Amino acid sequence: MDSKDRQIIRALQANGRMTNQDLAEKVNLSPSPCLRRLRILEESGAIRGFSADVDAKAYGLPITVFVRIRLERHNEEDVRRFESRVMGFDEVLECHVLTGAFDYQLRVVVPDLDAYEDFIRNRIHRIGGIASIDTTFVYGTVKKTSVFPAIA
Amino acid sequence: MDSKDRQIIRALQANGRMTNQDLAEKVNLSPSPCLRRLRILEESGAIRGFSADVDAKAYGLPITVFVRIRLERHNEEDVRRFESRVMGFDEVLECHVLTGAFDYQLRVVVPDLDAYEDFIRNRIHRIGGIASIDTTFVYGTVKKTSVFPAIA
DNA sequence: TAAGATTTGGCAGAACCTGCCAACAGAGCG
DNA sequence: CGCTCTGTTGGCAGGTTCTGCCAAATCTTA
Repeated sequence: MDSKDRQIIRALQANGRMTNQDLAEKVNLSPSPCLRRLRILEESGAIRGFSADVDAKAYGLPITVFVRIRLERHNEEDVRRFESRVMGFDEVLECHVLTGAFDYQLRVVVPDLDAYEDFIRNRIHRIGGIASIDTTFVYGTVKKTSVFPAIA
Repeated sequence: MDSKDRQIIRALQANGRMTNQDLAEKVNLSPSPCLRRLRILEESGAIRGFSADVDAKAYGLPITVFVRIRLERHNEEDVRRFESRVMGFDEVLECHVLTGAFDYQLRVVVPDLDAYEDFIRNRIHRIGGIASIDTTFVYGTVKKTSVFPAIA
């Protein structure tokens, strides 16, 4: 991973459908080595994939929620049970393990408040072993970018 | 936005570099109308763009932090000042406006703890008007997907 | 300085995209 | 029921892009 690779990554974070020719021009390479570097970045896992960035409201999911959760017990079985259940919930787009007062933060998208209540009551609480839940709704978004900062 | 458009969106969230031919086959259309729908979704803003999903650690940014911030005052000028400054910080990938005890949640990526301290002291606090900051480090990630849930 | 290893650039065949036009399907109306 | 109008679909051809290969160039190391 050299500075050329990071240039390629940042260009593809800004525009993931850029053609290899444009990408090559942007990073001052010819198409062949540029494509080879891209394939290596994909195969090594540095680039996990490409995806469309979609307006959740336009799609029909106007409500985004950050849900912070603390478990009652942290033994291996309860943790694995919680995590494998959460992975299966389609409305959970992200689930991070945290330092601090809560164990997890989930990013959840739902079509309306009823769906959110249903999610908490019939999916999260039914996992069992939940000590507490903190719900924070997203009002608006000031900034959202996929492009990493340049580094030395 | 009909069910076909949502199929297209979900397919491109799962694989943003899928060729139009594969996409057309996946949603049971021929390439022409499929490409036209895609262009309309882009022009209408439903699809904001495409981007590479990159492993932050492999890139050289192993530390991800959620920072929750409360402002001292919420008059138009202070809010605009805060938001425009935050938009200019490259290490801030997301900034959401929240309900609840804090006003904002930022997702920040940095190469090490020194860089994080520098970010808080020399960028955030220097904005002025910050009432409180709550820092939560991300230990690990259980789930991260770009694909929205299917809706009726 | 020379040998070895890695990376680069260019080329040709295959795949893909793009913009156009004709054909089809569905809603509304006499 | 049949007609028209509107919106959507499918197919085609020229232009662009990708892909896999080989030779040339660059960078290390001794």
